[in-house]
Parts: sequence; C-alpha cells; structure tokens
Amino acid sequence: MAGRQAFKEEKKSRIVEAAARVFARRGVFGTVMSEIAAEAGMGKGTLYAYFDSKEALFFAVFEWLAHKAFAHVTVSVSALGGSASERLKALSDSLMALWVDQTDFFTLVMEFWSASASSHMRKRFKCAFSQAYRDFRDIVSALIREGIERGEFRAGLDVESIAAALVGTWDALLLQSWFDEGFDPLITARDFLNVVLKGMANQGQGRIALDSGSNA
Amino acid sequence: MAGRQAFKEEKKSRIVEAAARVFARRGVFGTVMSEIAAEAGMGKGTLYAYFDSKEALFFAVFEWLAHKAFAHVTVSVSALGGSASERLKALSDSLMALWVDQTDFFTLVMEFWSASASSHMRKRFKCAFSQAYRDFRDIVSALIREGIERGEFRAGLDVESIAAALVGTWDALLLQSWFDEGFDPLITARDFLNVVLKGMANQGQGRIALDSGSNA
Amino acid sequence: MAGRQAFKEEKKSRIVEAAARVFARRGVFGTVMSEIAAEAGMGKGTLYAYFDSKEALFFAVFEWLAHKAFAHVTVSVSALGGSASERLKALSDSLMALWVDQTDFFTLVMEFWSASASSHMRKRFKCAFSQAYRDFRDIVSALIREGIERGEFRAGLDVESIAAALVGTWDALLLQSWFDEGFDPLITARDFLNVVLKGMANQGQGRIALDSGSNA
Amino acid sequence: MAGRQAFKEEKKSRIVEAAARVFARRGVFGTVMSEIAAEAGMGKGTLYAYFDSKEALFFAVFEWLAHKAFAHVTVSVSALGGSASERLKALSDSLMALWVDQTDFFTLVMEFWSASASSHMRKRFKCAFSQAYRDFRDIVSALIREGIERGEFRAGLDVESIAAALVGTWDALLLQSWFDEGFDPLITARDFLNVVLKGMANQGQGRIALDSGSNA
DNA sequence: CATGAATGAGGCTTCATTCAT
DNA sequence: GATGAATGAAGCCTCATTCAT
Repeated sequence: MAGRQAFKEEKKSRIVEAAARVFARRGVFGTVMSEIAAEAGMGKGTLYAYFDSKEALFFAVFEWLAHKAFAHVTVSVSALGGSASERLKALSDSLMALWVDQTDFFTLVMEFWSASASSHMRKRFKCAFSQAYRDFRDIVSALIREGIERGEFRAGLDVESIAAALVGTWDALLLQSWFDEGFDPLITARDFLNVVLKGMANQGQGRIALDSGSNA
Repeated sequence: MAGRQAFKEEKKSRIVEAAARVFARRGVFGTVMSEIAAEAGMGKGTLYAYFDSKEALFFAVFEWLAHKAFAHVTVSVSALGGSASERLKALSDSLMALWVDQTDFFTLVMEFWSASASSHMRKRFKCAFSQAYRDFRDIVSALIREGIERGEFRAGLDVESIAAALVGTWDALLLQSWFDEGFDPLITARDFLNVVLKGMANQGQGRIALDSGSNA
Repeated sequence: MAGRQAFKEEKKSRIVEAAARVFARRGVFGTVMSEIAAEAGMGKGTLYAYFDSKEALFFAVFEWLAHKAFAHVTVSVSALGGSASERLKALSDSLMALWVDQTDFFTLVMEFWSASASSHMRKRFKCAFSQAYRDFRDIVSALIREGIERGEFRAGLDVESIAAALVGTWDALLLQSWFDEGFDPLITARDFLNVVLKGMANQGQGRIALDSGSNA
Repeated sequence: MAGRQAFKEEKKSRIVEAAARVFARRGVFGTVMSEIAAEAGMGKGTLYAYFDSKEALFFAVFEWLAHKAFAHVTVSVSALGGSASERLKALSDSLMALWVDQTDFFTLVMEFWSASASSHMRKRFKCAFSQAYRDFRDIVSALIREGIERGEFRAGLDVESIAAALVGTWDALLLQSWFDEGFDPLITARDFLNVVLKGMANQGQGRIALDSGSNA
C-alpha cells in the first residue's frame, strides 16, 4: 500500500522531470503532450492519470524547479560559516554555479516569467513567484542584518532594498549570460558583489575586514 | 510616391502599436490575429500585406519596443549634466519611471524573454537581445569610466561587470515589482544605487562627493 | 449588405440540412464534424463560423425539423375544410405521409428524444419538446372542441387527454413502423382513428354522420 | 460447479443492473465504463470478464429491461379476470404505474430507441424491438379478439391496427410525461381508453357493458 | 479471478494563413 | 488595396480496452 503510493510519486517525478526537459527546449506552447510522454517513456494518456492538463503539469514543473532552487539556496547558506560577506559571496557563487551548469533549465524560468504575464494561470504564477522572491529576499536580508549586527556592515542600510536588488542581480546576470555566450555571470557577480560589499562596509571597522588588515 | 511610402509606414506603425497592446494583454500565444486587426481598426487580411506572419509581427513589436526604450535611455543620459553619480541616479530614476508607468508593457518584455528561449525565432531574438544589452551596458560603462576619469570613482573597478550588473538590477527590480504589487522599484533602485555608488567611490574624495559636503 | 445577410442564412441552412442527413444516418455521437463538412461541401472549420459547437448544430437541426413539422401540420389543418372528423382524418393522413416519405429523418426524432434524456442539453431539449407537444396538442384539442360545438362529438369528452393520446399515437405508430418494415402506419392510423372517432361520436346524431345515413 | 455457474450469473445481473442505472442517468455515450464498475462495486477490468464490450453490456441491459417489462405485462394480464374491457383498463393502469414509478428507467427506453436508429448494433436493436412490439401487440390483440368473441366489441374491428395503436399510445403518453412534469399519463391513458372502448363497443350490448348497468 | 494502470486511436475545436471579391 | 469567409493542419484530451500482477 505504502509502496504503491511511493510508486505513484516516483512516477509523477519522472513525468515532471521529462516535462521540464521538453518545456525547456520547446517552450510551453511549442511543447506537445506526446513529446513529453515519449520523453518520459510512456503513453500520452498516462500523463493525464497524473496531471489534469498540460497547464497543471507545467505548474508542477514550476513548483518542482522552485523547490529545487530554494533547497539549493538554503543548503548553500546554512552550510557555510564565516562572515556575512563571505557567506554572501558563497551564496552568489553557489547560485551562479547552479545555473551555469544548467543553462537549459534557465529557459524554464523565462517560460515561467512569461506564463506569469499572460497565461491563464497568471494569478497562480504571480502568487507563487511573489512568494518565492519574498522567501529568497528574506534569506539575503537575514544575512545582511547579521552583517550589520556583527559590525561588518554599516547600520542604517536599506536592507530590504539591497536584498531585493541582489536577488534581482543574480537573476539578471543569468539572463544576460543566456543571451550572450561570452558573458561570464559567475565572475561578473563576484566583481559586482565586491563593490556592493564595499558600499555596505562599516567605514571604521568594516574596511579593516574587507581590506583584510591593510592599515594600522 | 513619397507620400505613398509614408502612408504605408504610418499604417505599419499603427499595426505594430496595436499588436503591442494585444500581445501585452494576452501573450503571444493567447493573441489571435483577428484581435490585433480589430485593435488596429482594420481587416485581418490587411495585416498580411504589411507583415509576413504573426511571428514577424511579434518581432517587429520587439524591435519597436527595444528602439523606444533605447531612445529613452539615450535621451535621459544625454539630457542631464552633473557628476557621473548624478547621471547614474538620473538614469536609474528615469528608467524605473518609464516602466512603472507602463507595467502593461513590461509583460511584453517577458514575452520576448520567453520567445528568446523557445520560439522558432530564438536565434533572432537572442541576437537582438544580446545586442540591446550590450548597447545598454556600453552606455552605463561609459558613465562609470567617466566617473573614474573625473576621480569620482576608484580606478581599478571592474567596469564591465558593474555595468552589466546595474543593467540587470533594473530589469530585475521591475520584474519583482511585476510579481509584487507592494514593491516599489523606484525607491529600491535608488537605495541600492547609493550603496553601489559608495562601493565605487574614490576613498579620499568620493566620500565627500557622495555625502555632499557633510564633513565632520 | 442585405444580400450578405441572406447569403449567410442560406449557408446556415445548407449546413443544417447536411447535418440533419448525417445525424440521421449516424446518430449524434456517431457523427463526426468532418463528415458534416464534407456533406455540406465545405471545410470543417467553416462549420464553426456558423455554429459554436457540435451540440449547437445538433440543436439547430432539432429546431429546423420541429419548425418544418409544425409548419406541415398547420398547413394541413388550415388547408382543409369539412367536418372535424374529416379534418382529423386529413391531419392523420398528412402526418403519416410526411414521415413515411422520410423514414430516414424519423431517426432524427429518436436522437432528439435520446438527447432530451441524457445530453448536456437535456434541459433545452426537454423544454423545446415540451413546448412542441403542447402546441401540437393544442391544435388537436381545438379540432376536437370544434367537433363538440358542431355536435359531431359528445360533450363531456376529456378533450385534453384525447388530444394528447392522438398526438402520441401518431408518434408511436411511426416508431413501430421504423422497427418493422412490414408495418403500415398510414393504414393503421386510419383504422384506429375511425375507432376513436366512433368513440367520440355524439350518440344521437353522431352515429348518423359516421355511419353516413345507414339507419332511419 | 453449478454453484459456480449461479455465482457468475448473479454477478452478471449485478453488473447489468448497475449499468442500467448509469446508462439511465448519463446516456450511453455519457457513460464511462469505470462508473459502471464503481456502481457495481467492482473493478473496471472485471466487467470485461462478463461482457465483451460496452455495446454488448448495453444490449444486455436492453434485454434485461425488455424481459422485465414483458414479464410485468403478462403478469398483469393473466392475473386479472373480468371483461376484456376491464382487463384492458387494468393493463393500461398497470403499465402506466410501472413506468411512472421509474421515470429514470424510461430514459433507458429512449436510449434504446436512439441506439436502434444509429448504433453499430442498429440491426440487433431493431430486430429485438420489432419482436418486443410484436409480442406486446399480440397480447393486446388477443384481449381485443376475446372481447369480440364475448360480444363486448363489435365484430369487424381492425384488431391489429387497434392493438398497435394502443401499444403506441402507452409509449407516447409516457414520453409526453417525460417532457412535461405536469402531465399525468395514468389519467390520460384512462380517459383515452374509455373513448377507444366506446369506439369498439358492440352497439346493442356494448353500451350496456361499458356504462355498467346504468340504464335509463 | 479481480484489478486498475497503461495505452493510443480518434474527435472536437482553434486559428494562422490564403484568396476571391 | 482591403477585406473577411474559408480552410485544414494540428493539439489537447477522453476513454474503451488490454494485461501484468
């Protein structure tokens, strides 16, 4: 019984992952259900035993990817110790690395954005995205606040704004690297983060931390 | 003859602008040609006298919007004098203001992203986007370099990276504000830009410039 | 303009009549839209320019046939003079003749009955049928009442019941003749109507009329 | 072995009755096999151990209902004594009562009619219906002939026609009551039958019989 | 025997595109 | 040139039927 349930879940995952690949390479509207079925190694009809419609499957792919990405982020953040700055750098590197390996899947994100703009599921997507961004910003905010408490960063920073902008920057660098083969988002993100960290640094003590003991 | 030509161009514009409105509210795949025709106040068949296909029309909308946005940016930048910092701030404000007024059209941008990922015209879109981002980054790079030359910003900055990241930040803040009604991209952009400017500032003199004469 | 409108109506009729033939030979669910299109000599898509769906087209066929049948009845009744008995006989003959010529179309009636029982359009069909039967019964009731007033039929008859039963009998004889090739509904209806007329006859005077002066 | 056989028959009946309920509420084409299975309290696959196909099951339902109805009629007729007129009246009442109680099942009859017109099994249905009507007409014919022999009814009646018409009337009144909630088929049938009986009555003696001794 | 997961043929419907007027 | 009626390819989805367990 429990095995049966687990079996179904396993099959559902197989479908979602197959669908993710197809949606990524063809786009939502370019994808036909039969290709997903073929990719998943099953008959067209079987898909409908697990998902009500193409849209529902697409949304499931979204949730799956959002979950995966979020798990990646939380793991990255919690795994590393060190100063807030270092943890931000680590987060940045980890995020960029995640996606640079899977540029194919980044196209899915673009599909999701587009779906949030015009699909019938606009509301569901907007809502889910809104939540996802909020969660992500919260993680970054927490890191920044930690840095302020530790005295790494200046007090009086507009924490929320900075968090939102950083989160956005990561998105946007991946986007640019999607358009431009020669663009290296990982390095770009590092360079930029250094500037931002300097901008946030506590003048007196912060510079010491950042410049790693350069003055006396 | 010349009048005839102008007449055709004028009609083409009418079609493109009508199409932009419809694509924005329905998405590319949700849009049907007849609705564009109705919006443009003409018959469905007429569209095909001006554009070869739906995709061609969609691409024309893209070019039209890219052109409009680029024009806006160049005007903003050239119009304003002042320090590099101030011109960056002005550019930021002007960009945010442009899109905040036209959230509807921001959905078009998402459609374009999605098209660049999966449409049959992927190559054309990627190429055009790549160029558009490059152009935009160049403008920002130029401003930053100007700031370095003037001594406002530190020498040794990774100019290209910062430019790319800033351009991305603006995109990404608009994106977040699309998902989240309560999110104010204009203020967020300002707050964040201040941090970045501080991060770029020339240690000795830059602080003075930034803090605008608040010395103690 | 008016010509355009008339042209569309004419085309709609062509579709309805083609659909009637196909529905009659295949049944609603056995019918595929492409066969209707072929029968009407047009493309499948064209049907949808005139009717929203298969169901809508089916209902249009129903209305068309109901209208045709009702027109036939009213014409039959009004055309003939004579005693009420004679007019009832004429109506009976005329009805049977109408359908005997078009047994194929009688299968449509069975489809309609079935649709009224189980289709998604159950309500519409029941309502329309209910009205059609009421109208038809009213015509027959009026004839019977006329016969009573003229003294042909007894007073005190249950006019409504008789009308309903007669209407039903005609239906049912056609039904039986559908099942049974050797069954002659026209003769059967005549024979039976004679019995009913005798049953309704005014005892004193009616017998004279019916028996055409046989006793003194 | 015999027990095994009986067990199978019992299960078959369960399926047929479940199917009858589902066909009645959804129509043949609106019915899905899984709902029948659920209604019968068994798995979908099991149905196919007892019936070759959906159509075969539908036909089995038809036979079951035809058998049930015919049994009802024969019981009604044989159970009652009395004059032919009285037995006809009793038959009429009994039939109407049977169906009025089960309007749901009357929808099945409509499905059968429709199937006889257009199903792949058209021939089987027509044949079976033809036989069923013939059997039923024979019963009524026999009653009428009995009445003629007893002197209740006139000699020279078109017995077959009257039987066919009466059988049809009962069908048709149920049909009308299906369409029209306010319609009472039982009373209508009684009223009408009285007229028909009067029409069949032997002139001299018949009236006495019908008016049951009300002489003046 | 019983089951229900899997299948894929097939239908309704949409809509980009064409072309006669 | 402008129109919009006509077309038919193509896709989503359903469901009767099968078959491994």
